[in-house]
Amino acid sequence: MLDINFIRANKERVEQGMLNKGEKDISIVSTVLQKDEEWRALVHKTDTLRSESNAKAKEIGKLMGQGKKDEAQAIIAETSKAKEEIKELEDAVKKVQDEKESLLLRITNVPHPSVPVGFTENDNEVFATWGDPNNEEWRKPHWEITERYGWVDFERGVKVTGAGFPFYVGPVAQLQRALINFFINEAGAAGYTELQAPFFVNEDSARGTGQIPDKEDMMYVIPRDEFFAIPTAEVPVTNFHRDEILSADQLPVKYACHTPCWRREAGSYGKDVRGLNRLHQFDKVELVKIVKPETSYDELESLRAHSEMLLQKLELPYRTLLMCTGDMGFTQSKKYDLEVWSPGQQRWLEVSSCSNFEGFQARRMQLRYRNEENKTEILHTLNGSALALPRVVAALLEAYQEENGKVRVPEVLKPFIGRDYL
RNA sequence: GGAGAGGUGGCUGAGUGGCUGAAAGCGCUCCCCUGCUAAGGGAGUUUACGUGGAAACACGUAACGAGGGUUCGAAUCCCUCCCUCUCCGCCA
Repeated sequence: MLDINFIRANKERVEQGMLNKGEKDISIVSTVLQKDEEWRALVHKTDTLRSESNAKAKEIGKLMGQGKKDEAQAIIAETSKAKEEIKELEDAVKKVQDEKESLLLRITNVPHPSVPVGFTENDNEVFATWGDPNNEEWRKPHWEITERYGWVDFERGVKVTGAGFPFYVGPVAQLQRALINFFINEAGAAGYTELQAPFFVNEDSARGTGQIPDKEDMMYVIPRDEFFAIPTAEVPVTNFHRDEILSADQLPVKYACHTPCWRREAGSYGKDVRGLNRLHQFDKVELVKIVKPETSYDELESLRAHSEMLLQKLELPYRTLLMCTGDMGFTQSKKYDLEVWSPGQQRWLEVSSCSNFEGFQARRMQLRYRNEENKTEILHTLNGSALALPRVVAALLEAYQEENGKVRVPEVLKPFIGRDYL
């Protein structure tokens, strides 16, 4: 959610931002400003009336105390009329405020000036590439490897739950556990505090990070208890400090959190969902930063660099994309995607997404800090995957396989696995 | 899941219809005093929104778990929900 005062002062910028993100209807910007005018007029009127009515109530109290019942009664007769008027105004204020707020929730975040304007994936900028793709003919896609050894059991996953919920068996289960440990350890070394979070969140949390109202169809719902299964650790971790005022010396706040992630992925099909490419449940280590506004773009760069470093240590070739305006989400102001090279499939797989939300999430969450002038100020939030597991596993199985079919263990994971081959 | 008790400011804790945005204490900030291992004195110390102002700030409104209701007036009375604690049940 944007600051209404910011929209008031930057109407054209907000509208252009929405157009650049591919929104067709920008009239809501004008409408929300109208509603805001209307709302402020109503609030002013209501406050004035309430002020008068409060003064009278006090007067009544005083007279009652002095035992002057008749005089009090006279004023009471007067006030009952004003009371109805206030009630009507309050209802009107509430109505306009709800309208204003729901419009406000539909206005996208404004892209940062450094973000390329464009509407398709072809407009994304290749920000960096690293490593030499090992593209030998004999390399097989990961699903052939896992099938040959029985390392991922999709069929039993279907039997037990449904498509997209596989079992990982033996060496691949062990590999995932090793990766999680490796990622968490690296985050710890970089100053992130490790957090274990709830896997279900309530509606307020889902709204805080922007899954509601924009993307609620992505989440699994537990209706009986009104919970959502988290689509990413971003949701519980960013909401950790919801409705709080942090002190400046706590900042920046940096958390690392490993959780499973659940996504309905309605409408996916074909090669996208083959093997480990796209699942309904997958594990991920997520990094979340809560920072002072003036530092958030530097923090985004270090976040991106951290995720890239993980792929470098795993010696997996990758590229980093700076996402164009139209390929960014509703809530982001700038976003990098990291894509690892899958030599068995001859395609890039997204394994990380590092985003700056500026104050867009923090404003919804009332997440603030006390600045140098002792005033409360909205913080900036960022998050990035470091990293998403199954696709790293997929790329790794394909990149580390040998012609005889054996799969080597990456150097940095040997301490966790204790042998040279899976 | 059943029964009971309770949710007030950074913390402890008063307050059962009006002068309470909230006593008192602790903590914190600033100032004063004092030459001695410390104490004393004074002032300040929630947040959001609105109006005015360049700003400092001033004024107004709202908030005592959340949402509704009663009343001229609610932290205080009524209803619903959420949460915490104690006992019982269940359980890793």
